[in-house]
Amino acid sequence: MELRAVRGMKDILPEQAARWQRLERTFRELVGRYGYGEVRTPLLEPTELFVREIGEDTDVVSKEMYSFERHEDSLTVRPEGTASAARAYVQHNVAGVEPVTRWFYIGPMFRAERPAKGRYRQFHQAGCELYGDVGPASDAEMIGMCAELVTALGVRDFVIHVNSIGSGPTRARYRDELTRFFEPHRAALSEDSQRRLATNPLRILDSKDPRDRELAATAPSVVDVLAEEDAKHFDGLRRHLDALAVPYHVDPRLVRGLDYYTRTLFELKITTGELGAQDALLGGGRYDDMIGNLGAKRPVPAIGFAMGIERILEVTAREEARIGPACYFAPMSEEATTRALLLAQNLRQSGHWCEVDGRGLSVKAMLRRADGLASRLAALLGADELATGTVTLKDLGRHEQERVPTTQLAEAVARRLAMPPLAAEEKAVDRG
RNA sequence: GUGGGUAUAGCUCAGUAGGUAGAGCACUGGAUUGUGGCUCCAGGUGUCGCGGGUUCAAAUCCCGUUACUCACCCCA
Repeated sequence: MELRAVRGMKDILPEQAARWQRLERTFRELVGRYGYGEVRTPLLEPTELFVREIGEDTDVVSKEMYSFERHEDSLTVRPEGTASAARAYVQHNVAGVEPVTRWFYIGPMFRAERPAKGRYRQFHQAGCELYGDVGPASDAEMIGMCAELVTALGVRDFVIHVNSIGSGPTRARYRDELTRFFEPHRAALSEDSQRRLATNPLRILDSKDPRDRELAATAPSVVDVLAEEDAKHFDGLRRHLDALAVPYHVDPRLVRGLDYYTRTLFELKITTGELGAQDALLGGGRYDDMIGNLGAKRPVPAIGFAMGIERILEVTAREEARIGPACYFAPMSEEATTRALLLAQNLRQSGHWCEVDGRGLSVKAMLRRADGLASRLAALLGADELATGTVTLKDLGRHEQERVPTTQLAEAVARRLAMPPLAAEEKAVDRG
């Protein structure tokens, strides 16, 4: 096999695709109840959009983007959804039409990273963006919605970390303060953190290296340097979360790798360890400066999050009740196959999932297939049935069968489907 | 980008005193001349990742290479 999917990108075959569809349906329904409407933006954006909003010195922009030149333009396959949505929001002057806007998106994102468990080069996110509300009530609502969301998707063991890094000026000041704090101890830091000192000193705070942790523990905390308004915002967030009974954990060391965040940051992590280092199922935060940066007539506060679909699917139950066809046709001759094709076509008009076995195999083999597909019914068509204009309708779920005239097949199928199948234990007894 | 592990049937994997390959699952047939799930019997499938080297002989030893995977970095 010489041609295969490119590194870090996966095929999703029908069996898995069904799980994806269920997840997406749950997501759409749930966020829809909060008023979120879908936005679909292009996969390609001007490279400049991500450089400016995510930040030139971030890992995502400096080494993970799929960018290329086309004529005079530098284009990039989107590495995340927030910047694209914000661009569309500004481009269409949505702020001039309505004061508050709630958008969601679902789709593939691309980052040229080394693949690992829960991390791929093409991965998929479902996310929400809320524009026009400074919070903190909307922040709390969104975080509460995230908890509800992952619970609805079947995630059990998780914890939500929240933090505030202050508004723009506060954040810049804190960053400088951290640099001044760590600089004298440069030699004691890990190699990675020595590099972070120049690129993103906030990152040193959540380093896993024991050398860094010791120093980080004594570093000034963000909460101590928050401006009064920022502190008030964060207090308000916590009060609302408490009132909503959303379980959360204040984590002053929570920082995120994208430059656009202001004030509220949050991350929802799985606590079972099954995703290794990639334990964040979902992450987000407030980005009050982005809309203004993009040239909007006036700044608009915003907050959003993105959920990693692969990661959710990785940690939620794989085994779900299989749904099979309503009726599986097992014809025993060429003539019977022709008849079966026609009968199945009619039955589908009534909305039933039907399949015809045209392989010309034994009845046993065809029934085995029907069972393998978890089909509720099987329609046997042999010489007898053809001669009498009937089919033998076998109820695989109830171990019963009957002869029905082809003219009454639809009614018989509907009647059978309305009857409950035998429970598993009854089947086991029956088998004995 | 750095470091580790793995690569044998469609899938999950066995297979070292080097002697050109096995099991389970799945699939097909039969026991039941037209009846599923359990059971029993039978059957097919492999460039042993790729390239080179050592050897009478390599899935097995050596070198290289590619892919996958895990960890770090970072993030969903």
